[in-house]
Amino acid sequence: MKKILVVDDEENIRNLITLYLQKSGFEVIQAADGEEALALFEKEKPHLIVLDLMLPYIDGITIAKRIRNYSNVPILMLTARAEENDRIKGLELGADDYVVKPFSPREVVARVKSLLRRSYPDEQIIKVKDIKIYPKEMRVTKNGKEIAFTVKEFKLLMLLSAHPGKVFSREQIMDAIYTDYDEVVFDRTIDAYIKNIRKKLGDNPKNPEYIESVYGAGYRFKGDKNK
Amino acid sequence: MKKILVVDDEENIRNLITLYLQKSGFEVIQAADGEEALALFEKEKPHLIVLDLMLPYIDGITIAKRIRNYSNVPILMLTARAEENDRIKGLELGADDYVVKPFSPREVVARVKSLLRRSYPDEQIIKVKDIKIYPKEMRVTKNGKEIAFTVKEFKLLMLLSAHPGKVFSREQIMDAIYTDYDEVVFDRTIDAYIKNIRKKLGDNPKNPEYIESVYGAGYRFKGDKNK
DNA sequence: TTCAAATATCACATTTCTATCACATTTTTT
DNA sequence: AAAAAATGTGATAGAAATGTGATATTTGAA
Repeated sequence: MKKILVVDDEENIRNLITLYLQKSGFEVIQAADGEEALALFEKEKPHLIVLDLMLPYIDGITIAKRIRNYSNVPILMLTARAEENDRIKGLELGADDYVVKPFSPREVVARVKSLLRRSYPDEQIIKVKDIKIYPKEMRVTKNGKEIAFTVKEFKLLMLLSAHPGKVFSREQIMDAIYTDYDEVVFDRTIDAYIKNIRKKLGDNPKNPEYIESVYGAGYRFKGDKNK
Repeated sequence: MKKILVVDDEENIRNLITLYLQKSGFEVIQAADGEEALALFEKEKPHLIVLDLMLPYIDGITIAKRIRNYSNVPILMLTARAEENDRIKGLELGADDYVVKPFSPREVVARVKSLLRRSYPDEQIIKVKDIKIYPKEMRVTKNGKEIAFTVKEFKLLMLLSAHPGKVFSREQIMDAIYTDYDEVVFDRTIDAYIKNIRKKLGDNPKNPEYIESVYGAGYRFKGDKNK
């Protein structure tokens, strides 16, 4: 089942939301402030975050931005007044939503469900150009035609395609692909995987349609976050 | 690159962790006991501390608390058993994390990276005049049109543009661009990079729009810090 | 165990970048 | 104004990074 991180400094509100979410079958973890939230997020990797924007020490918007630096997890923001919307809009409000106080726990649960549905469609299919990636089924199609990928190739493709535009170093890629801590792999192995993936996608390194090489830095899935 | 202080009285463990961290591109300094750690911390100002809690003379928790008196540097604690967690919780575990022994060096490296990511969030997009710099994507656009930069050029442009108005000496620039320490580079190499960057940005040294030369001092990105 | 698929490495070709030089030009100093 | 010092810049050798087919090694299923 989906795991949800609830961040609110008021214990009563936190518990209330937690209770209702649990009743709906979610696994819930809690954080009382921003630092704790960031720590728990990294450790537990929840599927969604319910985030109060009024927090002590570090405010909620800042937390949201920091998380956005390395994750696209959907965030449901709890905001005190409508005026805050301007600041919320400063965020890339793609995968997010917000609820204005005072709210009923039921409303929060409803929004959570809606957000989850939106963010994790039965399979969170990644579509780029003419290829589609089906995470749950570990399948990739190009123009509707299936292409067979191995586990490692698939993970690598997932990583890059989920963050178009972002440059990943070989080391970052290794960290993401190899779950085992002690596994030490030669740098260039990544290149070999890239080669295989490109071959399967029919991509040409000289003029890539999907995966670009960034000399001296790593690889990057083609695409622009700033458009 | 990030500097990490490793504190452990056992030389073998210290060296093992150091080795793995260095392999991941970190600069590492070592301390064998608490006194040394505190001294080195003040002197070297590391970005993160890997701290064994079992230390001779002064124990690790005490060290951590002392450091917390005047710094929020993230600390990764190495703890012997789970029971110690109670004492760790006595600390404000905000920006910190811990690993329970026995641990693999890889796990330590992974935690270090995670902590650093949390503690030093990615730089924001830099916008100056008609150019935008995207650190994560290693991309530069001018009027929305992408311009290809090499790693060195990119780093140099990042450095200058992040501090408009500030003059950087060639030496300062070299320190920022070259991670490897024994790399000694000829002064004038910087000039050559400046030349390349200017060319790509369409900048004219005689009447620069972006990078000014400061005779006898270095280079400066045009602009004012106070606005 | 055996075998095939997946994974990891290697070696060599190719591409791209780096660092430097030499000479021109500009700025400062004398 | 001449000399000295600093900067601008095109060219380039060599270093470094990447592309890739072939090969070794591991894994997992039968």
